[in-house]
Parts: sequence; C-alpha cells; structure tokens
Amino acid sequence: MGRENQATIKDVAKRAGVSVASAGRALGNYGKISDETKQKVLAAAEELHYIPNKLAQSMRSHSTKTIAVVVADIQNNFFGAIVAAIEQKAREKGYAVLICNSNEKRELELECLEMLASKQVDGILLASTFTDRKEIPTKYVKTVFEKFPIVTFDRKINGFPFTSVLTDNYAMAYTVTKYLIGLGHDGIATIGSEKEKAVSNTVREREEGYRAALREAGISHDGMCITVDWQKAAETKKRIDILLDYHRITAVIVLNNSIVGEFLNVLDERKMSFPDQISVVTWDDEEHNIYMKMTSVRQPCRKMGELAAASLIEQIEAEEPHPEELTITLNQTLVKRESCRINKTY
Amino acid sequence: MGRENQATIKDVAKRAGVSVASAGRALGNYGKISDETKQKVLAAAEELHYIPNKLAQSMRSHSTKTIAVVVADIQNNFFGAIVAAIEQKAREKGYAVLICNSNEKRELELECLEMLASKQVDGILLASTFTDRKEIPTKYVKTVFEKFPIVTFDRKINGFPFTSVLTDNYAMAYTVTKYLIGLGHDGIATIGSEKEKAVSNTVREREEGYRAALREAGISHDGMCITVDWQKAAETKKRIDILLDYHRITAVIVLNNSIVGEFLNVLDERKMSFPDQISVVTWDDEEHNIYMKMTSVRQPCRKMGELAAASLIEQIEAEEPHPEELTITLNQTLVKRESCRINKTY
DNA sequence: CTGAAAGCGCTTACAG
DNA sequence: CTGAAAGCGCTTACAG
Repeated sequence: MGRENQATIKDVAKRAGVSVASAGRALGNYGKISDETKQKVLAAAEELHYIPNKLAQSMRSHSTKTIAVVVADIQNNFFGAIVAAIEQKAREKGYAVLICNSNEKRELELECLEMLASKQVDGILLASTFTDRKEIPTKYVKTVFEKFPIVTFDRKINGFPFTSVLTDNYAMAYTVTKYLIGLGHDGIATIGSEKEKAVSNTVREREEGYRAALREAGISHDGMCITVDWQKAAETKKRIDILLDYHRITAVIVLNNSIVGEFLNVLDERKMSFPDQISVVTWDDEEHNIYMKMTSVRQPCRKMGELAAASLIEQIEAEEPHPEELTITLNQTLVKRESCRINKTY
Repeated sequence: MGRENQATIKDVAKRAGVSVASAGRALGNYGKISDETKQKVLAAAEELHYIPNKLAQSMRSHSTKTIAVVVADIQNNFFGAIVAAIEQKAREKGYAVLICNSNEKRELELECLEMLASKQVDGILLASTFTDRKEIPTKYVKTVFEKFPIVTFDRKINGFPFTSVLTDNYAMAYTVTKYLIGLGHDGIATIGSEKEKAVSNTVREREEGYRAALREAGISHDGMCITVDWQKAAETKKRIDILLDYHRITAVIVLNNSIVGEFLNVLDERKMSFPDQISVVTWDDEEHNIYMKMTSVRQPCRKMGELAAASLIEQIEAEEPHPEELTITLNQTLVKRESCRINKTY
C-alpha cells in the first residue's frame, strides 16, 4: 500500500536492461526506438505494473491537463448540472476536474483560487462572488486573474478580458414580473438567497429586472423583496412568515432554486396552496416541477457548462495568449404551468 | 498570461540576493534562517507575486494533498449532497478534490481510477460499479486498488480491506415493502435505475429486500420489478406505461431519486394522482417532498460524505499502512407522509 | 545561519 | 537507434 513502492521509469529501465531514456521513449511513444527495445520495455512495465507519474510529466510539460471549477454552492442543483456537463466535456478533451466550493464567501473563493493556481491547473471555470476587478485584492489579480486562462459562467466579472457564459437575469426577471402583472397581480414579492448577508450578483440582477417592471406599472414593492439563507431554516421560515403576514402578497417569485424547498414548506405549514391562494414562479426548472405544475425559469445548465468548458479548453490549447473579452448570453425560457392564476383580489 | 512567467523560487532568490536554499527556507518556514534574510526574501516574493509550485512540492514530498471522488452520476442529487460534504471536509483538512463521473460504466470507472493514480492522488473515495474484487482486471487491482488508500461509500466492494460507509439497502427495502403490505397493498412494483443494462448493486439489494418481504407475505411480483434508464425519457415512459397497463399495480416503490421525475411525469400524463389512484414511496428524501407529501427514504447523505472523507484522510495521514476491513452502516429512516394510503382494491 | 548539491520522475536536446 | 546529462521547481542532508 502507498505509492512508495510504485514502479518508476527507472525500475522499468533496469528490468528491461536499457537506459531510462529508452524506457521513456518506449513508454511514451516519443523519439526513435527499435521494436525490440520497445517490446522489452513494455514487458517490463507490465510486470512491474508501471503507470506513469503525471506529476513528473507535468513538471516538464508545464501542463497538468487539469481544469478547476469554482462555484458558490455545489449542493445547488443548478451548479450540479453545470458541473456534470463540465466534467463530461473535460473528460472528452482529456482533462481532469478539480472542484471548489466558495460557499458564496469572497475570502474562501480567493483561497481556493490561490490553491488552484499553486496546483498549476491549466485553467479555471469560475462563477465568482466578485463583480468587478476593483473588488479583488491586487495580489490575487496578479497571481491568478492575470495569470490563468479563466472563463466565467453564470456570473460575470467586469474589468477582465474573460469569456463569460451567462443568461440575462435582468431581462428574465422583467419578463416574469410582467407576466404576473399581466395576470392582474399587484402584490408581487421576491425571495432571493443570501449567505451571511452576501447576495450574489445574479440575484441582484433579477431583483432589478423585477423592480423595473413594477416601476413601469406603477406598483410598489416596498419590503417585498427579501433575501434569506436557506441553510438557516428557522430564520428563513420566520422571514417568509413576516413577508406573508405583513404585506398583501398575491404572487411570489423565488429567485433561486435553493430556497424553493423552504418556501414550499412555509406555504404548506400555512395551509396555503398555489395557485389558489398565491401564485408562484421559481427559478431553475427541475423535473418534479412538471408534476407540481410549477411555472419556472428554465436555464440551459448543461449547455452553459459545456460551452464554458469547451471555451476554456480552446483557450488553453490556443497559441495566442490573450483572449478578447467575449460574452455569450444563452437563451432561457419561462415555462408556464399552472402555479400562477389570474388575480381577483381587487 | 500563462504560467511561463510565473515567478519561481529561483527568481525570488536572485532578487533577494540569496541562494535558492535560503529562499526556500524563508518561504517555506523550514530550517534555520536569519530574520534579515527572511525579510529580504519575503519582500522579493511579494514584489514578484510569487506563489509556490505545489507540483514541485508534491514531487519531493510524495503527497499531493488531493483526494478524488468517483461516483456513478454527479447529476444525481444524492451524490451531489455527498460530494458537497466531501468537499467541505476535505477543505477543512487541507485537501483538494478531484471529481470523476463513471456514468455507471465499468470501463469508465477503471479509466478514471488509473488517471487518478497517475495523478498521484493521496486517496480515493469510491462509489464503485464493481461488487467484488474478482470482477476487476488484475492490472487495476495492482495499480490502483492495492496501491492507494480507498474508502468506498454507498456501495461496497468485497475482497478488499477497505472501509465502507453504507446504508442497509436490503433492510430498508424490506421495511418499505412491509409497510405497503401492511396498508393492504398486493400489487407492489419497483422501478430502479439502469444505464445500458448496468444496474447498480444498490438497486439489486433494494430489489432483494422487496422480494423477500413479498415472498414472506406470499404475494407475487412477477414482471413488476423493472429498471429504466432515466436519460432515455421516451423508453422510460414506455416501460412504465407497460408496467401500469399490464399489471394490477396498487403501489410503486421508486428505487432511485434520479427516476422520480420521469415517473411522476408518467403519472401526470395518465392523470393518475397519489395517493388516490396509486401509492408511492421514493428513495432519497428531498426538500420538495414535504410539499408533495411524498413518503420517502431519507439517507444521511452529508454524514456519509463526511465520514467517508474523514476516514480516508485519517488513513492517509496514519503511520501504519494496512487498514482493517471496516463497514460502517448508517441509519436511515422511512419518512412517512401522505403518498401511501390503505388499499381497498380487493 | 548559509550555500552547493542531490534528488523527486519524467522528457528531450545532444553526442555517438 | 541509444545513452548520459540537463532541467522542470522545489526541499533537505551535508559542509562550512
């Protein structure tokens, strides 16, 4: 047990009675090598159960064939689907995947990134907690952001020439809100997710789209735009209760799928059902939404992951070093089911 | 851009006007070093935005501070929760996490494992598609299974002295089936997941527990124990339709959460609702189950991930090399909600 | 305390 | 075609 007794190319060379160089040539398929030598080496390698040490290979080649993905919350199905797509694409292209969870915390994200940099990953896929270059300590700008190929997804960071694969959160939130207004709703709330007061840019954009639509329609949303930390169930429940107790709410837009569960639990406890007592739209479509008849925003998760990974790997393997800034905005759809109905409360 | 211009310890030493050895001592906090030299070196390192190359460190230390997790399906929420827990525990302990998806395919799993071995991971967390040592080609037994610290979770492999963190699938399936029998059901079906005819050991064990309970009660289950590939929606739908068309089914146990969505869709299309027309139990509890009133088996996912990771890291850091075989069976619970009712069809 | 040298396991330019 | 040697970026035993 343990790699202490893992055979090295030196062991193979000795057993085959050739030089380390020849052994390397036979095993690695590079350089010139006679058939006879090659057979001897391959036989020795098999007997010793030799497998190459990629650490050593990486040292020489300056390439680890490893990419990293940094997300705010692996647990979240949305990121889970993206990570799955990334893993698949990466494997196809011969890359391994390191995964990091920033837990929506900036220090953790930076710590992760530095670790990844020092592990010499070939590139990084990043759903950042940062919005702008100016927010990032110079040290990390220099050691990570300006040194490594980076592709951002779901969230963009301004000030870098990165490729970003996004959806238009503002536009979709605007669309959703208009849809509800069109159904006659005038008490529309949003619930977004936060972690220790940190709210993602994504949620901010959705809130803005929502506010813009209400502003246009002349409808107030005072105190109806809240955020909760779904990992703190009791507090979440309390806040949602307050929202529903002290405001006349006819419809709720849940801005993250991570809090849909808790929200539905509160409805359940209050014996409220949708769409009868309240209309509901949720972010991120899931399979069970069909059965629940939940109207929801469907983001192209797999596509986002695939595109981001493909784009990163392309950059890694490209000759020229500096990519242009490029923003790819993917289409998303509002899947209308039966969780919203015409509002008759007025 | 690119790591070509990443500062090395040599650059730092030159700038500080000291030897590489001294630079290393200052940066790495090892050996004796005068305060003055140390300050010079640290200043130089900062100016050059130096970060250590962990590849080189790993080469010398024979430790990568990286563990790997190999699962059959990252997309599956069950594994997602486990991976999240593993990532958290690993980070606490200073380890990075490589993730691999075997997609329930044995060749893919072996390919992954060899890649991980050659990347010199410190240990592997494995939910294997293999059940027994005998099924694994000798080559991989020698290069991976006998060389690396391995902890299996969710699924056990016989024939190795690994630590395994499991739940008792047989017992739980037996319990679930007895519960349904107790409610008067006599047409009880199971739907498990498969991938290209490959059925996980987990599902097999659940099917056996189910069969045992029915056998005891003298109830037949002929043709009522099917598996489907949820990634092939059309085929899945067809098979479930056939199941429901040609058998008198009063209750269904869905053996994997990955197929719950498709199953509910079929019910929806057939305008069947639970528990009125059919009783349903699903594997793996999810937040929305509360709202759906779904009776389901709750496995301790996070705990499984944490324990497996902690146990692996303990082994990695232990002195003695050979662990005893150890099986940790975690408690799971059948969470009874309202998706099952007393059967009155006879 | 400090530096020159060896070595981790590979690959490759250079002689032969 | 083959081998000795250098080097990737570190750490550490060995002299001084």
